[in-house]
Amino acid sequence: MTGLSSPRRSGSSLDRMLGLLDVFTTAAPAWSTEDLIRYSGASRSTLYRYLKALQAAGLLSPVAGGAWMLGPRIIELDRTMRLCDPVSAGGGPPMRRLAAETGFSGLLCLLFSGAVMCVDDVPAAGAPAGLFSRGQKRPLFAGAASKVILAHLPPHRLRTLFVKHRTTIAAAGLGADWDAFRNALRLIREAGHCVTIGEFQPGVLGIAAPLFNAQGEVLGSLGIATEAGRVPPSARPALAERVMAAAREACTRLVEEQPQAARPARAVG
Amino acid sequence: MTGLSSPRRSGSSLDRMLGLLDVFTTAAPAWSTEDLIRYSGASRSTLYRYLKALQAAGLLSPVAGGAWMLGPRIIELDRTMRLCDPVSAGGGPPMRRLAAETGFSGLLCLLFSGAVMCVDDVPAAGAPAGLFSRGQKRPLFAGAASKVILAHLPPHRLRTLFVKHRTTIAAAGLGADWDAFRNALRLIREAGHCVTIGEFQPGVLGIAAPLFNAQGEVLGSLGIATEAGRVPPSARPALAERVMAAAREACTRLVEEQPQAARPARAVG
DNA sequence: TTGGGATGTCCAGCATGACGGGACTTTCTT
DNA sequence: AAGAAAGTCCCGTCATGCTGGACATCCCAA
Repeated sequence: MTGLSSPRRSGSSLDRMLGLLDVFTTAAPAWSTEDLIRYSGASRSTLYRYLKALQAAGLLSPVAGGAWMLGPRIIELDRTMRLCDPVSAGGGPPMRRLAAETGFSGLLCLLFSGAVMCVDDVPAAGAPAGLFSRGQKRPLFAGAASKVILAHLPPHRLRTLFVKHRTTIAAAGLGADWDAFRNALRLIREAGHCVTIGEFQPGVLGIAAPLFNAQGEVLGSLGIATEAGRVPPSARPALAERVMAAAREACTRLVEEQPQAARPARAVG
Repeated sequence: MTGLSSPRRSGSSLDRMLGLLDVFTTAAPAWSTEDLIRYSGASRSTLYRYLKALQAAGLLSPVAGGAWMLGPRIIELDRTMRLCDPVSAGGGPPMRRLAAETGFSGLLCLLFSGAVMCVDDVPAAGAPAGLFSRGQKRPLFAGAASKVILAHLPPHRLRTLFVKHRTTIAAAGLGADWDAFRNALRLIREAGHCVTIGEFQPGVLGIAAPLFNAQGEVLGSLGIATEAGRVPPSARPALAERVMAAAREACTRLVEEQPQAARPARAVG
């Protein structure tokens, strides 16, 4: 601790302003101006300037008691993303049908530059609410939905990812050296799907297949999830086939609609 | 059109950076760096600085072809809002039941400082997809869902709103002077609901009732919508009763859960 | 309605850090 | 592996973001 005279002040003013958004969480959805000043370490004037800019953009909104909460523009931007997203549009119907037919939870994930995100889901009847849901971030190296995406990234990206995350990759059982890593991914690629148990949520079995655009680039994945005990090993291959079939249908649909937005993430990791 | 009157260099750097988000729309979901430079009028260095800050915050994400799209943080923040929002949590189930029982579309609106937003909806079978949906902004002075909220704002807010928007208010048929305005709202308040036809979408009839927190402050509204022809005037009072009953149930639920986030917007308008 | 406290805005001088042009590096494509 | 595209770094300059305090406005309770 260097004393509380110049606390956090890291990054540019742009970063500091955007950093304010990070304090708004489900645990603490509303912040008083005073607490924000204390937290940010900025002066009163400066903080008000940030708040004004964020309010003008609609990212924050004033609520009773001199407090602030996340603003309407976020919901609006999310809608824009939903309407543009070929994975949601093309994958939704097959995913819903797959979930209905199998009785398991369905989920649709999208690869971004910095994260794999769940963008749509069908919770199975009786599954804990909010187990998966739109807006949940997922690790790149764990869980079927992420691994099956990873396996289809172009080689030069995998190279960069490997040198940057080699310990994480080894810990995830994807190989301790480059050859083992490449090989593990090749196996997933050849299978056309990925099955994992308890990697993202304990005791949960996941099966996922990749989603491609017209150029054959991975955009995301379509999968199902359930308690591992409900699917005996013997039943898994047939289930994987159904997931892959749904994913193929999703690809067909997604290529037809919204081609201009079917762009894969770049600079992944 | 005044030609190239794009918003060049207005406001602070904070405003200019956040203004970049506005160009990402359903019509133009992906922008190349070059186009963003041209559009914003900033220098290459400056624009890259903005992009870097927005990317670090996750609001923008790089995609193939040197382009940018809206980023994963938006979906994540939307999820935070959804999970915190007492109106969605408390109003969802009654709204869904009401929609199922009546066969009409259901919608749930939330009042923000700068806007009334639809935060949840059930499209009726056969209704045009996306007629209403989460993330759609609505005018404050038109449509049952908005008007019924307006009617329950505290007097001093109405005063400010009236002087600021008197022409809009008069055009919306809510009264040309302060007394007429107060009176129009009092009638809505006494009825406990509001019925409108074709104010937000042509030919669409809407019925909405207000949602309050434990302190009796308006947070939003719960309503239904359908083609006006499907509901003869004689059937409307009974329907309004059902909407109000659903809204009452929503209030009960909403007061029980998430009390810390049940704060009304302030500085409305 | 009226007051008083809380909440938010405005101001002006100072110094920081945002700006812009260009060189350099990394990443992507072929 | 090479060429092209995309993104980063650097640094001198000066616009503008920062600060503290005075002022205005809003909001709640009598």
